[in-house]
Amino acid sequence: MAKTKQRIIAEAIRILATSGYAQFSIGEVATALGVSKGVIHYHFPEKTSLLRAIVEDFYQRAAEYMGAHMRLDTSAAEVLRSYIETNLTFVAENRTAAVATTSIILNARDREGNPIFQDTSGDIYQPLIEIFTYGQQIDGSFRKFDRQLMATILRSAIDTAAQLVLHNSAAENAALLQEIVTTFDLATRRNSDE
Amino acid sequence: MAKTKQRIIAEAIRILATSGYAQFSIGEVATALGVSKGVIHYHFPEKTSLLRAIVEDFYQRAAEYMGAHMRLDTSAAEVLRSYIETNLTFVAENRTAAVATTSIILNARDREGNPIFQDTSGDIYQPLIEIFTYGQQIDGSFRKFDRQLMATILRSAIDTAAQLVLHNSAAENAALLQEIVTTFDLATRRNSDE
Amino acid sequence: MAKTKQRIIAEAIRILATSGYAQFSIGEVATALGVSKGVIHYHFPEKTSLLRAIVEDFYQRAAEYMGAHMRLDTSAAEVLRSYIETNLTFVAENRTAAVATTSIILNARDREGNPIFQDTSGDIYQPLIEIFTYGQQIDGSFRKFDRQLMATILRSAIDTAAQLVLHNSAAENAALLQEIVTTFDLATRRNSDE
Amino acid sequence: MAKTKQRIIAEAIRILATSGYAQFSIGEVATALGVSKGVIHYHFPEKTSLLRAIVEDFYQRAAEYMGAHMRLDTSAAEVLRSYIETNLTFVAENRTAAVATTSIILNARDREGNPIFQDTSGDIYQPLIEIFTYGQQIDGSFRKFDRQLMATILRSAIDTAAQLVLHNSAAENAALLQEIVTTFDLATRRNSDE
DNA sequence: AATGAATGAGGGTTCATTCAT
DNA sequence: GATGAATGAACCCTCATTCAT
Repeated sequence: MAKTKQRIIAEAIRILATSGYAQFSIGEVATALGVSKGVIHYHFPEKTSLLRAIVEDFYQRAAEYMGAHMRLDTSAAEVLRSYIETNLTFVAENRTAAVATTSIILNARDREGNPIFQDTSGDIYQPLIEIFTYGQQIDGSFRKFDRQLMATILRSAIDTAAQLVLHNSAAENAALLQEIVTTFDLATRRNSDE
Repeated sequence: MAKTKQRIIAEAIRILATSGYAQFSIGEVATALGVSKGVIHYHFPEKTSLLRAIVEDFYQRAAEYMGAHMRLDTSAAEVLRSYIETNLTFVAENRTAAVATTSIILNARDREGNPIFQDTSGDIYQPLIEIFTYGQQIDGSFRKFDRQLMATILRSAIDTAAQLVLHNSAAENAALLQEIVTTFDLATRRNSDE
Repeated sequence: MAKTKQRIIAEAIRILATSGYAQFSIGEVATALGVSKGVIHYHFPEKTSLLRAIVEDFYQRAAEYMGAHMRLDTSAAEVLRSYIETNLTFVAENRTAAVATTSIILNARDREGNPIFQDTSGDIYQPLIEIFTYGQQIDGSFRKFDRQLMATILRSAIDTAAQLVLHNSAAENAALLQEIVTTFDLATRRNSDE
Repeated sequence: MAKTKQRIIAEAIRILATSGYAQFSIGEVATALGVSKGVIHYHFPEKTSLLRAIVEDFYQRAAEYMGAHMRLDTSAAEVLRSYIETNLTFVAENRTAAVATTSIILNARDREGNPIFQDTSGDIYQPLIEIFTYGQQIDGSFRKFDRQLMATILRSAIDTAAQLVLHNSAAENAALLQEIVTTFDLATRRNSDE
């Protein structure tokens, strides 16, 4: 059974979200699980492996969730709205993992000081860019804007909302979600009189 | 002369922006400056003092810059535009300090794991909220929206832009600035036919 | 095997007795044992833990020795004599540990400057006070005197003797022991013509 | 004026008595006096010089006090009593200095780990030994005992009493004094029927 | 799979001491 | 006499990693 591996990941996420990246240590995970440090290294030979597992686990589950819940059979504006809603819902339901993943991505560096998990490929922005392209070029939902830039701004808003979501009630989160949806709807849609 | 103190702050900012918070160490600053570790502790008895000096220095200079350059004698929508422009200009001209400050705020914790520099008062959002209030209640520039929430989203967009700005040419940054201004102009302004 | 732990304690005692509390360092213990500093911290996470182990080890062995060797089935005066003899014999046979323990108790402080190992309960004086009480109230061996005070003076004499014992020959120590026994016999016993 | 020098000594004594030898630092003295560390080093080029000044100051004042207050024109037993009384009175009136001096003597070592201020000459014991010699050989006040040993025990009792005296009321100290006097009177005097 | 022991590098901090002003 | 700046060594402690069992 690879049960231990999952327990390690879960505990590491919890500690990362609680204590922050700089304070995060293998030893703390081991202690919290009541096992020896060696166990962690058995499953994750290097600290980076564990961090990578957390990040990949989060993105994989996010992708699965998006695939399962996002509405695609409609206008670009509606798809965008669904993207934001689904995204924020997932984050709200996976708050600690989201926080942990963010802190890893922002902080993890190799020995030379270069970010390890920063997305240089722009893969995260791909779905958004596709939606924008469709809305601008095919169904005319959207006005003209720099797609890469808008994708970046939107993602940062979503990620920031993830932090807020941590301390909010369910009702507050619903309001938050609506406000963000509206904001980016207004910011992107074609002006009626154009 | 308090020259060394300023050199320490400058070097610490450079290293923080380059290597990230978790890798940042007093020793690295000392080595980079060609002085002994003791010197750093002479000027900043604890690591936290140095971090605090960086953060406060940045915010003070930001406030001065804003005070000197922001236009206030016009409509709320224009003031908002000026706020974003001035803000991003300052960040663009102080990129490393901005990145360093952000990484400190996100990562610095005390021994119990609680964030040290996170703004709990909401002071950073105050100017934006005032602009929003004016635009919503006095001159009618803005539509109805949650001011606190919009302030949070806008600030996150600005801070994210700071990261982008680091790797951009001047021309790209100008475009970036315009796009953000337009986005939040659309997102906030009262619909013409309302 | 917990062999290393015992070797650390033994070496720490030797160094403490030789170099004194203020000069005592974890690093010196590690070097003397030919191991890395980390090993010490593995077995004793904080310096205080090591100091505590030394003190407790000494007191435990002292209590065992006293329990095994002290004569109790006789007059209070004889019991007192036996107490002093047994005590000094144990100290003579554990000279370095005695010196080390004393230096820890006198010098170890917490961050606020308060002594850590100083006995505030007065437990060390309890056996002596019981002997004195018996001799004063039951079998009449002793004259009237302040029991707590006499116990304190006697203990200080014994502890001081421990220091002397370090540099003496066996013969000298035997004489020393006899002199102390006689001194406190005279100081405590009931005057014949009373 | 050498006023500063005296202020440094006084403050150092206070800190030593409060915080203990191991925690004692030049910097703390400077801070407490509101001067720079350099000042201390101007007056006492090495830390050891300051410690030496404290010890010598104490012993000199003690010698002066003893010379001024001790009764010498009587039997050895009476002189001994006077010695103890005068000694303890001085200590009671100079508690912090006594504690500071003791901690210096017990702890200060040179770089090789050898005690710096430990009295190897036995000078401290000289007055007592003279009293004992007189009482044993001239006026017959005292029984036979090892003079050096008795001097050592008596001094340790007096030094221990100094610690007690720190936390006592005046009345308690008077009782303490009487008890010690009586104890050593009984321990040393010739048995009436010998 | 898991443990316990050990390593070794590095980090923050303290502190006596030096020295130019 | 006094200050402030700087040094450099030592110290306690943390931690990722290795390895025999």
